[in-house]
Amino acid sequence: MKYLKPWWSDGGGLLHFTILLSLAELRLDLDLDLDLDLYLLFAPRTLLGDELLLRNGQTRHISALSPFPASGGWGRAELLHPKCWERDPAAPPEGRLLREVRALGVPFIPSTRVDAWLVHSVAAGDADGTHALLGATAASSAGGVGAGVDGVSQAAPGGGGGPRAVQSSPLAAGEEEKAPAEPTAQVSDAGGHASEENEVLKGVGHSPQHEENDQRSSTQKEKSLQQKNEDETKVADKPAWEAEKNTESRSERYQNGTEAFFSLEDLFQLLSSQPENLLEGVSLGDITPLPGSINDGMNSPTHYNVNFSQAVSHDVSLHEAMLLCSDNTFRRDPVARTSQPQEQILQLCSPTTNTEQTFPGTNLTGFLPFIDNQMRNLSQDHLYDLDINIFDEINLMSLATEGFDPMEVSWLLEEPGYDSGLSLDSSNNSTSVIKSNSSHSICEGATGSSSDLSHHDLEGAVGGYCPEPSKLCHMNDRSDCHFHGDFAFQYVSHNHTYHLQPSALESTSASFSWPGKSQKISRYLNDTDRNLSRDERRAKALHIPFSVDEIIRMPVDSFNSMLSRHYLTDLQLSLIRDIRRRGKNKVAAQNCRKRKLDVILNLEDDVCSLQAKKETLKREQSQCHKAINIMKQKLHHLYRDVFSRLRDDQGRPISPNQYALQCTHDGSVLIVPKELMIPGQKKENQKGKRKNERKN
DNA sequence: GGCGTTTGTCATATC
DNA sequence: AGGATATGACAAACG
Repeated sequence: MKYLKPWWSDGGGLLHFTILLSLAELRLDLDLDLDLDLYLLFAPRTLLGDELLLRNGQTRHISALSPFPASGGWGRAELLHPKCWERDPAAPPEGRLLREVRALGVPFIPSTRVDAWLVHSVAAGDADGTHALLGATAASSAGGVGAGVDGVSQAAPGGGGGPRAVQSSPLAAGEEEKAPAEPTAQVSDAGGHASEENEVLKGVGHSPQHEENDQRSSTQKEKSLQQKNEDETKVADKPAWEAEKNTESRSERYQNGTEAFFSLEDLFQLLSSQPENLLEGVSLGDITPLPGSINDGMNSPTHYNVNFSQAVSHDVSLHEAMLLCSDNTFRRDPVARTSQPQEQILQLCSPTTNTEQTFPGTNLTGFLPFIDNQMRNLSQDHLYDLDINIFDEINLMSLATEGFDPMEVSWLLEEPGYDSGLSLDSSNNSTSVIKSNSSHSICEGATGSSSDLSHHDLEGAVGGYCPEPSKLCHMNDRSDCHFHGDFAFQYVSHNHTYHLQPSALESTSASFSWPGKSQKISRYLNDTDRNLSRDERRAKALHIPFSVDEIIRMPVDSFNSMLSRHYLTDLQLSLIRDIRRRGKNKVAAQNCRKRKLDVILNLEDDVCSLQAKKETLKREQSQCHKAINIMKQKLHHLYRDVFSRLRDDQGRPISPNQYALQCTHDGSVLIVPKELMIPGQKKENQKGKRKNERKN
């Protein structure tokens, strides 16, 4: 996240960032709300106070914008919203948004972003605006984008009939190295210029023959573009502010006509020039998916330096990615979801024959093979960067959907003692949730049709609750398991929260081959899983996007805000709360026992000390008694001595039996006859007398 | 296999 | 009143 994190710190941003990082995550499916959030994140500040009409008929008041400095400068989100504006009867046909964007002189955005966005667009491609937008994007890709920026920029201002950007695009010359392709797919062109259409089709269609030409020409261009790509790559690695500077400078260069590469502005030019043509009448079905027929300008790594490895190697938390994507997945309208063309999924799931490394293509729908190729070309070393938890999840879910023995599959969730749902009465909840969220549920995936499964897989795979690519493999083409591995590359280099031991990687990697059933089962009993606590395994199984430690140790406020910030299913929420409750209670129990032990130890210490004190006091008492006795003895002797020296008036000795010594208050001593003594004094004298006698 | 200890968990009390 | 924490009780794991 070196590059984007400062700006993409919120959920929507991270989602898109996830997209950026995961060009291969075709399953990403942006939600309008997220789109809107993203739009708001980067919206021009001049839009403050405006009302944005959403596809669901609701309106969103733009009351606050992101502090993002380059307001309007990253108009990727704006790309999505012309559709919204277009539907706003109160909005100008062209949409103020576009005008705003143009007025701001939209700077370039890194190609990776555009690519990612396009990838998203294709993957999303719902029956509504996104789909239409996809068409627009495809048209852009085919003509303006695929042909080059210059052509786009020239065509846009004129605003003719049809994608003029495509028509006049010199880009074709600049980018034809990858563009040449069979016109197998056509974008509706209101202009209807045949020659221009051919130009367009060059960008749209793609054939193996042309791919060879593409490769040859692209290799020539690659060198010249390499430097530019490196620059762009550096941009992606630089801090945000530096990247922004870089971007702006590129924008200037572009405006000066010294740079000929695709930018967001190209798309905008196309969109603004012929929004009706671009946004309407073009559906996914209109564009024949051709292997490698992705728009050159958009996804070709040689042209726009969309280094796939780098694109997915940002240090982004997989949890974030999963979670955010999950958010998106669950926010989507199930109806729209189910209405998505299944062709996309089939394209995704079908084996790709194009293995060339240049990933040529001009059709957006061709990005699938592109990604497939990219993934295939990734070094096997990347396997060791894969998050094995993902594969564990994949395998688990795959097993679950394959109809394996529930005892083998569900041990994670139903292992003895797993009462997460029980304690909070979430077990039923979970089930209901799963059933209700049919679009994303694993359960439904297990019972639904293969196409549905594919669909769901495609959409939900990114989310924390999504089925896994392996399921795609099993459901649609079991023999095409290489796709499983390829797809798994989406997680390459994602910084996963769950850190696993190298030994686990081996077992995970081994899961690619899907060995025998017994091995699968034993896989779940590997050391890695054994080392995980139950809650950790459960969290992993449910794609909880937080670590157990986080869940437990996070302060209450942070925990609640975290839950509110992320869209989680009831099952996930229940598990998270259970994990937190158990974790807290576990710690509390430990502390309690520690305290109890401390109390016991303290009590033992107290007993010991008290016993010692008692002995000491006893000794002291004994010593005191001895001292007292000695004093009494001495007093007695003194008494006797005093009396022995006393004489009466006739000189006769005074008998102590008849007289006693009595001290007065003034300190004088009197010899008092015992008969005259106060009763109390008399008794005391008698007692002392007896004691002395006894001792004597 | 019995026994004691440790630990996790739940139910309940307490704060 | 409701949530967090503390604690008794129980069971499982382990030596």
